[in-house]
Amino acid sequence: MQLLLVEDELEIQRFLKQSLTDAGYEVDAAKDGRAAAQLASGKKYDVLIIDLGLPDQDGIDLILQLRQSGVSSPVLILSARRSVDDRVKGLEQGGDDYLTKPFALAELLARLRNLLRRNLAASEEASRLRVLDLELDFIRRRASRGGEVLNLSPQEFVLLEYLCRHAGRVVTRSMLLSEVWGMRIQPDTNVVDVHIYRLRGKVDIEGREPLIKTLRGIGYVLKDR
Amino acid sequence: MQLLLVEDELEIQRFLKQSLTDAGYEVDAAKDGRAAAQLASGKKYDVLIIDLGLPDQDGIDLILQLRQSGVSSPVLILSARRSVDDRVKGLEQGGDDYLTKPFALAELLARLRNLLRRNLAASEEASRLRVLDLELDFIRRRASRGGEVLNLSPQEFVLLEYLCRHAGRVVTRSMLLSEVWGMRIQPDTNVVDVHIYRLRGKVDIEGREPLIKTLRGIGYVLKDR
DNA sequence: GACGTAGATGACCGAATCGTCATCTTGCAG
DNA sequence: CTGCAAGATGACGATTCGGTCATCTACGTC
Repeated sequence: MQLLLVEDELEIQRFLKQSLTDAGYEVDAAKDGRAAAQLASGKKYDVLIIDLGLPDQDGIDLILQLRQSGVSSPVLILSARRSVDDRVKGLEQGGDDYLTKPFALAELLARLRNLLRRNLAASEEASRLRVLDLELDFIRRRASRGGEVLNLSPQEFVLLEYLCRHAGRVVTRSMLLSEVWGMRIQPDTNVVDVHIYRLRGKVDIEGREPLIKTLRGIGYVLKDR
Repeated sequence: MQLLLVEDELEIQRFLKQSLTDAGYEVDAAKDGRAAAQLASGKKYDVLIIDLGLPDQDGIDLILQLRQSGVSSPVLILSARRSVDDRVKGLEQGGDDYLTKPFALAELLARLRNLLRRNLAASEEASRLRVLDLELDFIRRRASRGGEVLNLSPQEFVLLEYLCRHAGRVVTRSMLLSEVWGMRIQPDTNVVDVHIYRLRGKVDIEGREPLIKTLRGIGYVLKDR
């Protein structure tokens, strides 16, 4: 894990760098805003620790500047300023967590792990979707049921995605035609029926509980419980 | 934004619920672990606020239990326990932030906004990738250059994805064959050349700077600066 | 500057995809 | 029970995709 530590007091910097390295992070340290900006533009850090009291500029400004230039990694703010105002300001202006000095190393480490974990969890979540034993992986464009990979055509995947995102709710033909097929005007067609049929052939294979239910005269529902 | 508040002291619960509602959240409140678990199984909350001192069970246990049953939303822990040990434990066991009582409402709100923002940011990031003026959207499986949508075939998208993920670095034919085409053994083929050619026809259109560079005898690079 | 080879290009073809249509099945109203 | 309409199903054909191959171009070496 790449970590950037921005702290001007060399004594503290050295101590933190050592502790963080011991904890398994690869740490780069900077002692002012300029150096930090330099380092951050060079490679992508997984998390930044920024002390607010820097010699050359305010830590908040540094954060804003980094955000401006496309750095989106989580930032943990270290600060001697304990007032609620300062804390709120820090969190509002791009910080992701705020720890006041003096602090316990254990807490810093716990909060770091947290920022990283949550970040990872959120990314994971965005790229996957599960409904019962169905699982869609949007990055790989693959779907599986009960662990078994389904061999879906691109269109079938899109259809199943739509059904999953609306699992448990009724989905009408015209919803599907406009959302999945992008048809504003809807000529007389049975594409939906046909694709549902084909999808069923792959998803609701024999032996398994059928997930795609028909609501006669209304549309379809994907079971979600 | 859906929020679940778990707090047993009714006075505080009422106050918080009101404040949070005023702040624009849709708040459901529970006064013990059982009620909280019930509510959480019913719908998906964007964030949970959990007080540790509950009458029927420890808040940490509640969090673990929720995580067990698939709740992955961020959790902000409220607690009167101020010791470092307690804080570390809370953050380790599934909490995403830890605020000790008494606290300022402003700070609670700031930390809430933060949890939500970061969650969103991380999801966004996972589903998109940008290299110069190229942009890939993995959810929609669409690529665009300079805002203009590129009409790529599925395979071309995968190839471009691989190039983007390795932008600025050399990519050899055999890397592509094994990673994109899944060929362990590599017979005499020029699929790569042909697909690069086709991709260029769509990405490096006339008037724009060519992004896909050839390194004779080595492979290809996608320009990233 | 000539040559050899890596890479570019264009033609071609089989397979997969995706829509239409005709026909069969089935749920449901009367 | 009967008949109708919604939906299921199977077959067909146009289109796209994704690969091979033969040929052309041009880079780099000598």
